Amino acid sequence: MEMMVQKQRHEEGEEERGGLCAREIKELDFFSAAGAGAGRRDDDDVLRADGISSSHAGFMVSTALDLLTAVNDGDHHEEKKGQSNIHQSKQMDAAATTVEGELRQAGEENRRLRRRLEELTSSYGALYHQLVQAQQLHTKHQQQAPIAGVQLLDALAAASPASHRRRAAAAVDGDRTADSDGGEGDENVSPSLGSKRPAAAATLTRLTPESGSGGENNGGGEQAPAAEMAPCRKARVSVRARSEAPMISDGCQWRKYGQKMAKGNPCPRAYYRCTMASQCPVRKQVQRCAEDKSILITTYEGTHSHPLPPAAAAMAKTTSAAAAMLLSGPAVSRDALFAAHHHVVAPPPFFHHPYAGSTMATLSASAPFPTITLDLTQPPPTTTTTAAAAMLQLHRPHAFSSLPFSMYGAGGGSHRPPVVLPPPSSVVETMTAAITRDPNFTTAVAAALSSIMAGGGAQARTPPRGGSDAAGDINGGGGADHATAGARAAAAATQPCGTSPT
DNA sequence: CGGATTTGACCAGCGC
DNA sequence: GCGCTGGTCAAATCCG
Repeated sequence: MEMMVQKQRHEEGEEERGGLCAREIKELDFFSAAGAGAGRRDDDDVLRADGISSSHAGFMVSTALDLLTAVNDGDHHEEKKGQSNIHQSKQMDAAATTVEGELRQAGEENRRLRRRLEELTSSYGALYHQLVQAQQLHTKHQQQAPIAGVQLLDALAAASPASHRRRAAAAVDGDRTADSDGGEGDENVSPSLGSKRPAAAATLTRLTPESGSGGENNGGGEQAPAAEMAPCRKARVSVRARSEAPMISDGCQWRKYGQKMAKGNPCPRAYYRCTMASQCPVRKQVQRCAEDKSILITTYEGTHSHPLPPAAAAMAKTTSAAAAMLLSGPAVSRDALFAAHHHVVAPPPFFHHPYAGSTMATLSASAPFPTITLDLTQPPPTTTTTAAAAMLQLHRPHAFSSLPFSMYGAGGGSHRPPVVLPPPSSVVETMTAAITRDPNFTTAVAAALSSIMAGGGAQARTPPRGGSDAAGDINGGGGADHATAGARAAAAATQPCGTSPT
């Protein structure tokens, strides 16, 4: 039945190709290096991109208003030519003084923000360094006691409350728990870890989607943390973005290897694997949201085993950071709680990431795999000020209901409101602002990301031909990075699950 | 003709 | 044990 439907859709698509082929499929290209400076990112760029520019704009507005006032005053005086030139001159001097003062203030504010940014950058660097060290330490431990280490990590990956309790204990007791848990880890080994096929299991030693990419592959030479971190858990990073495009372009090359109808979603789920290297284990799934078909959900899994182009590395770093946050579990949670309770502006590394532009990051361990969702679809909270433009929301998954994580308090069973952290990152602010202002979400996100990417002008890309099929709705994606594939996929057919054709 | 996509089949885990 | 579901494989097909 479904087959028939799909076939029909396909045929419809074929018919459409003649008349509606012009229909644009806007590929959400987060990383197109449209700008000459794409990929470049220095402090100045950061300043321009992450909201300081907007602050500056704010000053400009203010100044302009005053200037206007001054000028108006001047005009007014011109109309009354009877008044003395001396008086006029005095007023203009006063206005000029005011403007000067404000400019000075703006400059000071600018410097202050720069200092703040530098502090944050340096803080991030320190945290990152610690993270790497912890990672190395962990790796060392693993090499010394591989079995226990794996069992511990497997246990950590387990979704059962029991294993999460142990995980919490591990957070408290550190290595001791690792050793002691090793013996009893079997019963709680994550099903997802233990049961997968060898191929899938092979990816377990590296994790984080795209992320890993960050680590070893980032052609830019920037070391990404998540690549080596949390070596044994299989985390996923899901990105939700509103887009009419069949898929978001993330700078990598993908080949579609399967498609399935997932339960509870009329839209098919497409499976892609990275083709930038023959042995690259990275996979991703693309599916439209059942509730809102304009939302595209892309889930990354695995770590690239090859260098990535700068654009892809950027995404990789984002997912890497997100996954790192997810996989670092209790540690981050504690920090989150601490920050939330003490109003400490000490966001997890994720927020410092150039792609920390998601308006919401949701951690979920209730899924088969620990998954973090970067939600680019949710509007920011109604705040006009800086910090709360974006949030990290740590949801308490069902699986954690009895988890004594400190971030949830010691209460155990009772739900508490999610821990919401207002990141100071003005990068986030810039992105969020762009997203909310611009009705064209795709363009807005692209623009914001572009600005974050140091002046690069990302923009929505238009595949050669429009249209997509049942599968195709999400299909084109695989080929989105390949011109031919993209064209073919786009040409496939109708859009049962995509946004309604216009 | 080569490479990418499509799609039915197959496999494994999980719940009942 | 059986059925459902998610994920992957691989032959067939398509397209430049």
